[in-house]
Amino acid sequence: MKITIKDIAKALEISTTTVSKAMNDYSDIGNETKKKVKEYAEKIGYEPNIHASFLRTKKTKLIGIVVPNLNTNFYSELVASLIVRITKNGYLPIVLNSAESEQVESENLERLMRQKVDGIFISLTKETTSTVYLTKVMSSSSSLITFSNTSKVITCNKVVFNDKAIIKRVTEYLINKGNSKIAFIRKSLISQNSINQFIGFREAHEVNKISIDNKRIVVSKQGTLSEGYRIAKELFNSGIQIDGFISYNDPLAIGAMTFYKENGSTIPNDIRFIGQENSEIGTFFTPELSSIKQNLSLMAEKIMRLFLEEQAELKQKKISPIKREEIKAELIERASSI
Amino acid sequence: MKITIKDIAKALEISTTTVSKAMNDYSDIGNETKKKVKEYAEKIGYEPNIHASFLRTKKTKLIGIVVPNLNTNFYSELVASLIVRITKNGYLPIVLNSAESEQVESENLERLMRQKVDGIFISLTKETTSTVYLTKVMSSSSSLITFSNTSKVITCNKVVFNDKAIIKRVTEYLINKGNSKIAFIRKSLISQNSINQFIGFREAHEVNKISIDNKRIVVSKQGTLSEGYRIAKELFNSGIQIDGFISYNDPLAIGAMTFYKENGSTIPNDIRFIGQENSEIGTFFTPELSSIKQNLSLMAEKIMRLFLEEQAELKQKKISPIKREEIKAELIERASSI
DNA sequence: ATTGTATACGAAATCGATTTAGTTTAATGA
DNA sequence: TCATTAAACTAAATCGATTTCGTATACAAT
Repeated sequence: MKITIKDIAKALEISTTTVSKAMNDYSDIGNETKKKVKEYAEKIGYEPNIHASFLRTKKTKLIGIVVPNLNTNFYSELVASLIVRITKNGYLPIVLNSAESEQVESENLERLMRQKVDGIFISLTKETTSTVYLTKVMSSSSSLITFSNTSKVITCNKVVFNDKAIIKRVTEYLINKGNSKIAFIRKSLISQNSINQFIGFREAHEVNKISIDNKRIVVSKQGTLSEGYRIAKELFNSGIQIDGFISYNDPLAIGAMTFYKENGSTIPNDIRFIGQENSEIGTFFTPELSSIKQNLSLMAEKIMRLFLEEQAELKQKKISPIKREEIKAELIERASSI
Repeated sequence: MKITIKDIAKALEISTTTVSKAMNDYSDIGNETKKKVKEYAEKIGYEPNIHASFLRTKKTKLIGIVVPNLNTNFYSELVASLIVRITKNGYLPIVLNSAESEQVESENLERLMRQKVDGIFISLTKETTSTVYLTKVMSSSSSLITFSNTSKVITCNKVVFNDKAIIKRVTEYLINKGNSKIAFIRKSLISQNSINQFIGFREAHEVNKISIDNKRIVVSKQGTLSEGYRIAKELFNSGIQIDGFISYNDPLAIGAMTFYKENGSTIPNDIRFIGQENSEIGTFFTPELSSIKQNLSLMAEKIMRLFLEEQAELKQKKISPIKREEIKAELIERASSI
């Protein structure tokens, strides 16, 4: 048996209008009536039907999350963090995975718009170039927040890490230790995230008047241990010398480190290694891996806050300005780069 | 501007009833009219409003997924696999994470019931003992499918791995290689999943008339590399000898293997190791780790198929019988157990 | 006595579909 | 010829809320 406002209205001998207004704290309902209605609703376990109220309010209390690859530590942890905040605030998350495909990503956005979610939180795939779907979302009723990997071209709400600054800082950190042949393993040539990191890498070299050899810049799709190992092997076999190594995650760095260790390099003396994502695996190898730590929980927090602010402004019919938040990542220094 | 059936009705000079029926292929609408309506709907980009149709059909086209811990390889991959199938079939997934807390899990179920999702796919936390919320779901309008870690007590749709059989087989495999002091690292004492595995472990011993020393049975909450290392260290320091090692995931096995290697054991001669989940990390260590591989994609497929069958039966007002599917896991034999 | 003004409530329209219970028209059969 | 039936369509009710507009009452001000 489902309970509706009619049941409450009948029992309390008032109109459904009054019940609805009382539940939503309208000012033209007396305090006593409000109390009576709420208490009775609570007592009989009334829950408003979200789908019915959508017809008038246009609010679904649903938020879409779209990530490029759910099956990674980075995104599964970030999504988990988002889910907590979304549910705490009375919303429900529809989670979609783009599997690094721009095609799937655009389908996901269409699905979410069709569902009329109140908000869409999206991190773009590493191959996404078009912004037509993001623009569609912006002209729809769902408010859009892009995070982690966003697009430079589009003007919308963004929550990102300080990709350029942190990589610049970390690169200079290696340069200051005397390294000048630093390998840089990036995720993609297209994604803004990766581009920003590379700019940081380049600026650090420019500031210190060191030239970059493009042979030491490698794009890795998989980002796995064995891929790291393979990349190191290829650099080595091609006679490309390196004395530093920065990658976009930890497994790549560990894979590469393993190869160099096997081939007689001592670490960090011969080569310094720095990974990203600060995963457990990095602390388990010898030497322990230095890594860039991104505060995912903080990112989730900022995304949610931004969304809630926008909803509040929307309610007051304000036009909410576009916002951009940057979160500082930090280097966790360990034996692999000391 | 949103497009409704009214717009189509007006343009085609027919009633909204006809439009609705044409779109839903009612038999009392002529083929020509159906074609006209569908073509025009397509042309102007009409999408039926799900929330409005919910009021009559009671279908939301929403499926809830509840997992004990999204931030693991196992569940993030399984969820990703489920998402693909859910969206392919015109549904949308609401993903919730219980963070191994029975309390959070019950809240998640309540949220999903409030949202009136068409189905709930849930894997229980390792501490879940109560089935009251599952029973609530079963008497609600959402159809329930439990998977991976389910409950013995409740009678509902289940899709599980052959936990008992595979562990029995693997244990006997070690016993046949001459091992009789096998350590077994389990996730929990409560979860059905873990209990079944342990029963398999015990049966293998009973069949071969080997006694089990409880000191070699360890419960590990974290399931991390360092936890595996620590467990091995504690066994070693307590003077508890082992010649075999089976754990509920790969990091534990690798952590332990690392400790024993450091302390002079040769593997697999002195100790044979077998993990679970067949993750990449296992193939990167020396010796490579044997592991039990669960076909997550197949599990996702079976869950979805079970759900769709139940929906079809529901539509024909049949009462659908409770079903149980068991998926065979397999041992991937590598150097650590040869 | 009349007007004005809060305060508290309710009737009815509305959101966008689905579904019930007819109605119309044409074809068929006795 | 008249009743019957099938095919194709529609008016209106309905789902469960919200919201607009209006009304009744009490009280104060003029």
